[in-house]
Amino acid sequence: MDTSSIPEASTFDRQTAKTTVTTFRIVEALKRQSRARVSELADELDLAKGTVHKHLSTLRKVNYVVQEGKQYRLSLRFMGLGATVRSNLDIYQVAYRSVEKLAEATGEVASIMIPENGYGVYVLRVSAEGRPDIDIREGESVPLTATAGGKAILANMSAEEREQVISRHGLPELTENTITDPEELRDELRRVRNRRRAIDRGEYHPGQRCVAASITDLEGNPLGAVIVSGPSDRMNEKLADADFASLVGSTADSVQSRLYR
Amino acid sequence: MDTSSIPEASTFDRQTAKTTVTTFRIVEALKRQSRARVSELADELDLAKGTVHKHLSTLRKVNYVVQEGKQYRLSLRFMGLGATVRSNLDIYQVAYRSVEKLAEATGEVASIMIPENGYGVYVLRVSAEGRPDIDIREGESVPLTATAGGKAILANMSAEEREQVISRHGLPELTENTITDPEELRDELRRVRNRRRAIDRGEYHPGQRCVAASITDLEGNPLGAVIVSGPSDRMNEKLADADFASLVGSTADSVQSRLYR
DNA sequence: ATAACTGTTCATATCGTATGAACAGACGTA
DNA sequence: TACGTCTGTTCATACGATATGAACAGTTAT
Repeated sequence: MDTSSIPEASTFDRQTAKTTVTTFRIVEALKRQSRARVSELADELDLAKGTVHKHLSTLRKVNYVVQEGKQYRLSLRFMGLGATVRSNLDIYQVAYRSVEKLAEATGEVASIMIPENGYGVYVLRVSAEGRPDIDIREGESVPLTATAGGKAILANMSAEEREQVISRHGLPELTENTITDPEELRDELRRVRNRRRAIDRGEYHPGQRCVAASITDLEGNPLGAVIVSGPSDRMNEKLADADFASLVGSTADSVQSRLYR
Repeated sequence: MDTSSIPEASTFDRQTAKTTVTTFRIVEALKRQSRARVSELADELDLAKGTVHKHLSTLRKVNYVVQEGKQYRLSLRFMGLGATVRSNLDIYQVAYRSVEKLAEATGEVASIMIPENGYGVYVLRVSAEGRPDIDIREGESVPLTATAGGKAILANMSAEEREQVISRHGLPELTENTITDPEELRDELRRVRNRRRAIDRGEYHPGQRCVAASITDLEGNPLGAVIVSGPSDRMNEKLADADFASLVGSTADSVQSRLYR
C-alpha cells in the first residue's frame, strides 16, 4: 500500500489552484492503474469525460503523459523528475557506497529511508544480488509507525513533531503485528532510543523483518535511517549475532559523520 | 543538457488546461534549480508572485512540493511516480538481469534506452562497480540523433517516423562531433542498419564512446536499445576485440526474444 | 533607521475551466 | 449485415476560478 490519495478539488480552500489538484488526481490514478482510458478515469474520479480528456491532452502536450491508442499512461519523464530529486539529496550521495557495502556484508537488502510530510520514503535500496524489485520499491512512501526505519526516525523526533505525526496519520493496521495503540508505540520508541536501533517484526509486510538505525543532524533531529531487511526466519538467525545488528548502527554513524565534513 | 522546456501557457490552444501547463512550468523550473523561492520563479517564468505562490502552495498541499523555510523544492513523491512508471515497462523487467551481466562482462556502464516522444530515455544504467551517478543519470532524456542508443533506435524506425523526429527536433549540436547534417545522419543510419549496431564518438558527451544494439518488436519497430558506454580511449581498445561489440548485440537479442514468450 | 527586499493575502476583472450535450466512429452482439 | 451500445473528441455555455497588481507585514542589508 502506498500513501492515501488526493481528495477532490472542491474540498480545497480558495487559495488553491483546483485545476492543478485535478491534474494530480488524474496523475495518481494513472500511477495506480498504469494505463487507463478517458472514461475509466472519469468514472473513478467522478469528473466529466470532457474534463478528463482536456487534462490528459494537456499532460500529453507537456510530455508527461503518453497516449497509446485509446489508453493513456504516465511518461518516462517522471523518471527524470524522480532521479533529479533524489540526486539532490546530500544524504543519498553520501550514503550510496555505504549502503552498497552494507548489503554485501549482510547478504540482505539494505536501504535508506528519509522522512517527508510525516511519511517515510525509501530513497535507496540495494540487495546483495542486484536491484530488488519486490515488496518495497525505491520511491515508495510508507507510514513511519509501521516500519523499523520509520520507528528509528520517529524515536529521534521532538515529542511535539512525533505527536503531530501520530495524530495526523494515526497508526494504520497493515498486518496483525502492526502497533496500533499510541501508548504502546511510545513505549516502543523509548526502547528504540535506548538501544539506538529499531526492529520490526512484520509490522508492514508479514514475514519481513528489518533492523534500522537513525541518521541525525548535529542537533539530533532525524534526517533518515539506514535499514537492513529480509525474511523473518533468516533475519532471526542473523540477529542472534550481535555484530550483525551493530553493522547497521555503524553504517548510520559513518554516513552521519561524513554528512558533516 | 536535458530536453527543452515548456513554453508559456498562453501559446497553447483552447483545448488545453493552461493552469496545468503553468504548474508543470514551475515543476520543471524546480527541477532545474533544485530549490527556489517564490520571486525567483516568478522572475524566471514571467509570472506574478501571487500566481507562483498559489501554485506552489497547491503543490505543497498535494505533497508534491516541500517547503523549507522560504525555499521550495520538489518532493520525494516524484520518485514514487518515476519508479512506478519504470516498473510498468515490460522491457525493464525483462532486461534488468541481462544488463547487469553485460556491465559485469564488459567492465563498463551498460544501459537500456527507450524512445518516447522523439527522445531517448535511459531507463536503466548499471556499472560494473555500483550505480553510476555521473554524466548521464537514469531517467534522463537525450536527443535520439546524438547518441549510439538513439541512432540504433532511429535506424529501425520507419522512414516516416524517422523523418518526423528529425524535422521535429532537429539535430542539436551538443559536441563538436555531433552529426548536424540530416543527409549525413541518414547515411550513418544506413550503416547502423547494415552492421546491426550503432557507435558514437563523443557526439553527446565529449570523451565518451558508446556501442548500441536495438531491441525491436516482431514487426521490426524499435522498442529500445542496449548500450555500453565508457571513456573513449578505453572503449577504443575494447572495441578492437570483435567479441566485445557482439556482446551488446547478443544481449539485445536475448532481451528481445524473452520479451515475446 | 532606513530602504529594498521578501512572502503572503486580498479584491477585481477577465479569462478559462468544467459541464453536459452532440457527434462520429469503434466495437460487440444479434 | 444491421443494430445498439459503447467509446473519444469537440463544442457552446454559464459559472467559477485564475492571474493580476496592489497592499501589507515581516525580514535582511545597508
